[in-house]
Amino acid sequence: MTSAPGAFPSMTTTGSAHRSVAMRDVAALAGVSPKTVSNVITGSAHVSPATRERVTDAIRTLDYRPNSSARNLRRGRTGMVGLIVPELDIPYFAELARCFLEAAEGRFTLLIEQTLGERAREEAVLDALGEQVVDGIVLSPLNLEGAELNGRLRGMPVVLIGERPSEGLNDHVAVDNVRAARDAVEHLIALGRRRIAAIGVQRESRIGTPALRLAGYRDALRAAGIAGDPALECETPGYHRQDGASAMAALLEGPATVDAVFCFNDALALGAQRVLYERGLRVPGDVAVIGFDDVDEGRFSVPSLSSVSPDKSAIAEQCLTLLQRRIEDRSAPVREVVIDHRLRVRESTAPAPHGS
Amino acid sequence: MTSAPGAFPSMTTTGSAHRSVAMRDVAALAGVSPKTVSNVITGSAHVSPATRERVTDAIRTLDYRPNSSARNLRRGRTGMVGLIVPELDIPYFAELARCFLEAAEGRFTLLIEQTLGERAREEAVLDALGEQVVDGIVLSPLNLEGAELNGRLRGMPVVLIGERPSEGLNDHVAVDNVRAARDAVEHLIALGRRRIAAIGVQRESRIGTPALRLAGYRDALRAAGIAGDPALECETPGYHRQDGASAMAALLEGPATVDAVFCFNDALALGAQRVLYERGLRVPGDVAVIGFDDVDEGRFSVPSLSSVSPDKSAIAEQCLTLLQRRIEDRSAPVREVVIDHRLRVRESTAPAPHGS
DNA sequence: TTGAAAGCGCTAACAC
DNA sequence: GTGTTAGCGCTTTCAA
Repeated sequence: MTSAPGAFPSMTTTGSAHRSVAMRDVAALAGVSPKTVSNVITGSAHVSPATRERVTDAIRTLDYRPNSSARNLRRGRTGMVGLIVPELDIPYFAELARCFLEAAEGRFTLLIEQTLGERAREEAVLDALGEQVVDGIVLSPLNLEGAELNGRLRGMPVVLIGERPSEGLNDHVAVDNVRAARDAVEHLIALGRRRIAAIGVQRESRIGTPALRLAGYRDALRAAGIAGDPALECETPGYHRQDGASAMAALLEGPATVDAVFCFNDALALGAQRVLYERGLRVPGDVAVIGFDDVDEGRFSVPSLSSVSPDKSAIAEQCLTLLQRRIEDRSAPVREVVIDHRLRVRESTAPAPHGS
Repeated sequence: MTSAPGAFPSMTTTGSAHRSVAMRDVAALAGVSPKTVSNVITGSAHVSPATRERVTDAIRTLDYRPNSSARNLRRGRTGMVGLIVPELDIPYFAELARCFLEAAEGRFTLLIEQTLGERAREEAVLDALGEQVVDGIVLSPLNLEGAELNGRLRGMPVVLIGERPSEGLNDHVAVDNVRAARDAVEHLIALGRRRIAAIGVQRESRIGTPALRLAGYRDALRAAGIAGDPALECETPGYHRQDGASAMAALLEGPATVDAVFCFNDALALGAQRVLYERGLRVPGDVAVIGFDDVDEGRFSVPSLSSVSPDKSAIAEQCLTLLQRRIEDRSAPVREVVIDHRLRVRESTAPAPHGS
């Protein structure tokens, strides 16, 4: 639509002029001051209908687009927030990212970054976003915590997600991980299982999500009077399907017997199920499997996967609400929001061995 | 680290001052001009070691971070590029997004947006990014095409992905969709299948990916002397697992017989496999299934999913390279890059009914 | 090698 | 309701 003034809209001309139309050009054409153009665009002051029309006409004629760098510089805000997740191709984070993109619509522009679970990258991403490109950050931290994290952030507004609030320093949104893990394992126990493995343990992380889910797992066993067995607590380097498959294979090749597995996320669980299938073991007949996250994939897997289901849309919504508040008032009291979860029971823990 | 000048770096003070340190503050502390500080940071001119040291010391002392809005305004570029995909929770796009994030590292900051396949949102996203927030766009278009698309873009550099270049107007990166689809169907034919369905047809789209894959499907049938059957060409509203499941169910409930299915993406295929399982049909014994995209999920599904595998990292790499070139020279000749693909044969099309 | 001055395009503050 | 002025923080001339 880049066309000569007054011309009928024609095809885009290749190689358009380099200097773009600025507000002053619009003002000149409309015969008003830049301030008035600004008022029309932002709607921040009353403009007479006649003036408004002249301005909007000029905007259309010149095909004017405001320059967001200039606006951001002047306003001191960018309207962008960062969403920093470990890995975007872990289904949970992909689904979460979608929820965030939807929740951010009309409020923020979302900048998605991934840390790949590496500490160095986690630091690098925080440093990069620190250059006043975003007004705040939603962070799913894997390595940084507490005072160290806050040092890196240098006062940047942040909402933590999926981790226990380290010393109440930051706003925080998560499900009750201990309780949710306990719910999952109690469900397995109610099925009559006693040799219940946990896949996804990460001993490196003392305060993170894996530690909380492990705690919930142990709580449930203890409450049922089942002796814990270290051989059933399986560590994994990551949270991908392959990690679950490797852990399951190792478990089956070891001496311990297993009749159920609680996996710390669905990807691990689906990897585990694959290995059980390859070994000719039946799910849930021989081994019941439950995951965590309730990703879409688990509704269609064979067998379909039971899982702890956090309200992902609520997580996104709450995070952005908390972040907005924190951006507007950095001294607001630190808040912690607990997100509802529920258990989705599907075939992988169905009472009957092969029910649908 | 916001602390009094000269003070030893201390813990972050909560509620730091609002005005951030600017380059002039650093210059003042180092006893140089802002220009010299700028030179140190950008490395664009030679600075004497002594001066450089004084400046870097001052930067550290004040914990100075450059303001990217100001820099962008001055430079006329933002260093950001937009990646616009239909839906981030379709596994293919999640994996692709990860590849893009990795390929962009150190070159661009990536802004990911999704269109949800809706035309209005596709337009809205392009308009929003048009406000000079990104230097260019990688777009996976579903609705806009050709001259209409270019009108919306208003000269913004763009690389299209996954679609046939409409009239050679834009740079473009994709696998040879017709050929790849044909490869997949020929593989099914080589297995001895004759009643081969296609799932994922979208008649709305005449030039898009679905149309190309349909063309390849028909080519393969024709070349093998197999009569096409409109009843085997199944439309789906979207490209999620549920869409594949619904299409497969409809197919099985219809009068046509089926012994193989070519799905236009893996999510559709996994949905279809789920329904086949529920109906007690064996894959590949009764119905062979092949998908497109080679997502990680298909390596772990039961049965594992045969698929056409595009080189996703290469797609990301090529897109960003083309985009960079286009940003630097808007009148560069339009280029089209074809990405390699290969067939991954897994259990869902294994010759033996239940081989691993 | 470094400094001074100007200005990127916008909006906040204050006139009128 | 609208205009004028100034300046956000940086980098790019042009001089020294």
